[in-house]
Amino acid sequence: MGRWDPDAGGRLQHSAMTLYLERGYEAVTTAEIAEHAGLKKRTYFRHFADKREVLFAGAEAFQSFVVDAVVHAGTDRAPMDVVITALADSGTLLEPYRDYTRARRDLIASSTDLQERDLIKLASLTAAVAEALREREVEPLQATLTAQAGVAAFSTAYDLWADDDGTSDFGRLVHQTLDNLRRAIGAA
Amino acid sequence: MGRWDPDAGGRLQHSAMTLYLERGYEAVTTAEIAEHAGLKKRTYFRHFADKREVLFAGAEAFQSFVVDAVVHAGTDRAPMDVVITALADSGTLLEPYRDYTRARRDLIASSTDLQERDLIKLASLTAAVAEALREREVEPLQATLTAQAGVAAFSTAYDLWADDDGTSDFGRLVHQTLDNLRRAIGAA
DNA sequence: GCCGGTGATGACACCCGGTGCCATCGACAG
DNA sequence: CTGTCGATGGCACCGGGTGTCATCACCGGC
Repeated sequence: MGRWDPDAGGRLQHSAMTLYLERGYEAVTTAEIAEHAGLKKRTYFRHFADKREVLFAGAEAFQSFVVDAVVHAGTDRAPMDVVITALADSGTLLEPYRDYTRARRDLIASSTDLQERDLIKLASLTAAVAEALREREVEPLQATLTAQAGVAAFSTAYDLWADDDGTSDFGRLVHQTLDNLRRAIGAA
Repeated sequence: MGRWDPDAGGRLQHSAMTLYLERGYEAVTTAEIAEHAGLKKRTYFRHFADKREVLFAGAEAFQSFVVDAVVHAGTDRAPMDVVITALADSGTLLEPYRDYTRARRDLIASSTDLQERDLIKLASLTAAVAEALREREVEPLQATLTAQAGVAAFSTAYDLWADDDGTSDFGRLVHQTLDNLRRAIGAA
């Protein structure tokens, strides 16, 4: 893992995760992460915008996946159905990394800094989904609320999925959580 | 506003808001805020945990108000009704500061750092409301989802309220937004 | 009217996250 | 062999945030 070895970004991600899990997020410095990957602090910040971002590398691709699914869904489907199906199907991106997901989730729970970053990624996803709905001619306020409800169900399902014994299907969990949300909120 | 004048915390809040609005959040340093209030940087950090927190001073009292309303609501009322009424009634704390609220909202929108802090305050409110529901013997998952839906409606109504012409009633807006959320999510 | 305690503030040094700027290195084309 | 280009390093710097100790105003007891 010397200076000119390939995949510097990937090495940094792996080093960061390793050190964060070993000693806790706050106790690790960016210089140490870089050193562990055979690089320097200055180079770390060329690959990731800040100390937290290294844990959220996949967020952009994930969001694109969901937005694409919303944009390209059949025009006859109801907004909420489109959103929840897109989010449920995103499980295909998550399933292969179930164990990693769990460790990452616990790490995030251990630091308010990381929680803040996690929340703004969810907010970004919500805004992007709402925007995609508006492109489908959904009324703006309804688009916002549908996106919020969908992402709330997704987020709660995500936690349930990360916690359980590993036999559950993510997409199914998302749909069930939306049904629970419907019960919680009362009849339309 | 010398060294030993009273209400140092309040002076810091006022100085921060003034300077942030004048020059933008990122362009102001904590040392400048302290100086403007007749204090030193070290003292600023004895009153507020970090550069952002000075804009969220009322959050704790606000959350307590909402949680109390949930805890002390009549035992015969449905969870969602309890939550949305508590949030709608919180408007009495907001109404007197409508203009300030608007300026603060725009300021937060101008900085991702501030957005992150805003989101974690909302998440904290959501968690506290969910916990209050569980004390009312609401089933845990339903408590979480009810709190999420309620706070989502509150948050969206808050934006609508800050944007409009100043004649609308906050509580009414919160209830209407929940109705819209019900329409968005579909029948129970 | 002096005296000691207490809480708020200041002074100072320090660490770390983050950035601007320029030097340097390796690979690769010609 | 050489020139170019992208990735990396070196370095100085800024600002947020903290630990530690000194200093100040105030207040109660005597």
